[in-house]
Amino acid sequence: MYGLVDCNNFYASCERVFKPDLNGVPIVVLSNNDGCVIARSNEAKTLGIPMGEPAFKMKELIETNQVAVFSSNYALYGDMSNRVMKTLATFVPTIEIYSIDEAFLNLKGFEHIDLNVFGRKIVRTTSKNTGIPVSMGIAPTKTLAKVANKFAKKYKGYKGVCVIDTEEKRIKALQKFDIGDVWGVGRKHLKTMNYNGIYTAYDFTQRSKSWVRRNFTVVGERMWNELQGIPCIEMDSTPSAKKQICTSRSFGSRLTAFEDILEAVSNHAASCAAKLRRQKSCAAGLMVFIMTNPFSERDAQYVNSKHLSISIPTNSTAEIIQYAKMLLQDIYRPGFSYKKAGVIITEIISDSPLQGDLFDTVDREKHKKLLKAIDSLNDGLGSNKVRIASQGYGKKWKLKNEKLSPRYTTNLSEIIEVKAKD
DNA sequence: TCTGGGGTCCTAGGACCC
DNA sequence: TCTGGGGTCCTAGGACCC
Repeated sequence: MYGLVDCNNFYASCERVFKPDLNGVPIVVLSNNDGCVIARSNEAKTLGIPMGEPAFKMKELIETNQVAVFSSNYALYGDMSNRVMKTLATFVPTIEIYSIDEAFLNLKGFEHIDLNVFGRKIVRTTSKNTGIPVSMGIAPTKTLAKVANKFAKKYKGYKGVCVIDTEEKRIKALQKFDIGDVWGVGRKHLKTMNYNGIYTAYDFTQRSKSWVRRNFTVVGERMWNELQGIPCIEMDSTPSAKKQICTSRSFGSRLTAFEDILEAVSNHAASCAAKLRRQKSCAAGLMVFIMTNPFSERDAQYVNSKHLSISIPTNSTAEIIQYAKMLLQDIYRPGFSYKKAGVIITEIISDSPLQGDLFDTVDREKHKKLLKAIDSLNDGLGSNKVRIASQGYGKKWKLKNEKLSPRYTTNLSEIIEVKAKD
């Protein structure tokens, strides 16, 4: 059996932990740049605020309903996530951290105990230890555990835990479950399903395997099996190194000058390099892209990207910035009002052993020491305290985040400030 | 005025090999 | 008139996830 524990309204709940006066108050959390809604408390959902709604379209709704609005605070959410995961890990030998607010628990060997009771203990303890409310679904496959989790969240009677452990419960659950809510069914597949008369997860399981394979490839076939109770998706408890690393941001305001965009791209490149070093990898290829605002109807549109292969793979901030700059020079066109830029590391290899080059002119050992020093300084002082000159001061491209809460759990000065207020 | 960011997996088709 | 068979690797694009 598998368990899926999912935090309820995670980002909104994180904000609420440190502001208990917001209990019962609708909360929304906005995306980077205070763009659109990415998390809502139950109260905000009841108000009918949709996921992904642009903030500027909700101004009135927010004011009339006294909605508490937050900019996203990933330092806080990341730390709260760690606390939740650590608590979960005390209950079972293996967990798979699936996302910032979700984890699968391997319940193999727990079949002889009452899983409902066990699940409730996990839910209760996690909420008590972290302040974050969670729900749990338990079933013979991961996909069914996801289904069960949604039931646990939706109906209060379950007390946070729903178990699918008999054929009868499985069929009943699938009959009441929209096919579009199944893990692995997106917008496009939903359309095809509906077109073929499939509306519930149960309808889907009644189709033949070959029909599913033909229309939805192996991905659909796996899903079909999983819904029947045949596990196809195993636990993956050891996070593997990333195959692709990307840093991209919309600018706080529109940019036109090459120098301003270069500053943003340099910072994105530096961030990619730091991520590479953290996972002990090097880049063998990178890509830079820039784009104008696709929502604007009056501005001329321009989107471009360019890729480059690196002959001697590197994770040096200075080198990666140099490459990124070359690419940006290639794709930048004056006269456009740019909205967003990004750097993507596309070919990632391990940093040791590294294939050298006879004609290499860089003293890599010396470079390595420098990077190590920079990383340790920045770890202690905050990211980007020590940086390459081309990263600049970030005045123009920096994000908008006007409603940012303090980093209650990770920033010492803010912790002291909060304590003093208390 | 104003619309996020970061990933994975799969398939088809082209280029190439013997 | 008629022109093989079997394979790999790479890339772009599409679908999905949170």
